[in-house]
Amino acid sequence: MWSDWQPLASAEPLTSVTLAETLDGGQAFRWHARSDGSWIGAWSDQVVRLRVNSKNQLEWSAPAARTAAAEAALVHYWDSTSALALKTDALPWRSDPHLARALAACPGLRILRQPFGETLLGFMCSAAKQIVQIKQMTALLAERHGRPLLTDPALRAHSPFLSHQLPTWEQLAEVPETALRACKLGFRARHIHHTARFLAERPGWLAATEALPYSEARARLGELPGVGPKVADCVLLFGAGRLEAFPVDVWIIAAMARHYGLSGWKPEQVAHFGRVHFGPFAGLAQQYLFAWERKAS
DNA sequence: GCACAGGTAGATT
DNA sequence: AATCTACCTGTG
Repeated sequence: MWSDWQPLASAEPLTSVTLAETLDGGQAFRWHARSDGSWIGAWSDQVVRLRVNSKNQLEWSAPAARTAAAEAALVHYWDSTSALALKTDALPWRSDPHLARALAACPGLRILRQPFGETLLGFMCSAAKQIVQIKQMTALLAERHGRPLLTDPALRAHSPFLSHQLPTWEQLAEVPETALRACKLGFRARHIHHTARFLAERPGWLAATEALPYSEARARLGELPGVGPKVADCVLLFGAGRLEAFPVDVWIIAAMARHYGLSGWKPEQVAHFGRVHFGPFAGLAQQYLFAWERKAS
């Protein structure tokens, strides 16, 4: 059974559009829309349902047996206590009309605080893939190589995608590359396999990397096979709360060319421009610009 | 049938 | 150092 719906303490108001963009806009890959307008998703060993009520409050519900733990985990995951609105307000929207427009289109958009290792796995799957397909890959990885998550059949009926947790890197190190390929990973299977072996030989490497200053952490993530500048920035932004990271993908390249006159700029040049122009919360700006650009096309 | 996708690595200028 | 390609595979 699920716990009753209740508002999340200290969460800022938002619309259902913003909720959808936050959960399914490319920063997380384990959220699924339900026909009643709510969302169900998982991270670590948590499963939670979310929805927006008529007063624009975020409401949550979790499996009844573990409600207290779920609430604490959700407060962290949602980054409820960090007053994201203040950071959004600190972006240079007053002097940047396009940014102002992107902010207005999706008020309350958040950067989630996902587990570092899971974020790394998700974005290693993301190379040249669309969100739907990345969700499919992570669902298969979880189902075949992760620990059981929703064991109660009545709960499991709510989402066929969340029967298991994502595998840990420790678990992935024991999975043959062929088995990874069977999860529709394609050429990404080789990278993930080698990264898992790399991490298995270096206990504590991932946690130590997460704790480093931004630029050092970014460089160190780049040592992993299959991790370049874009994936490293996504992992730091969405999996380590480093809001100064400014991931540059094809959408952001297009957005920055169109609205900031950066036609012909290389990804690393655009990333540098973004960090300088948008400041310490550049990654938050990136998420708004990304949402705008995807909607516009 | 075939181009293309929310990148990266390795080869080739 | 900058630029081009192959890499898997589902989708249109």
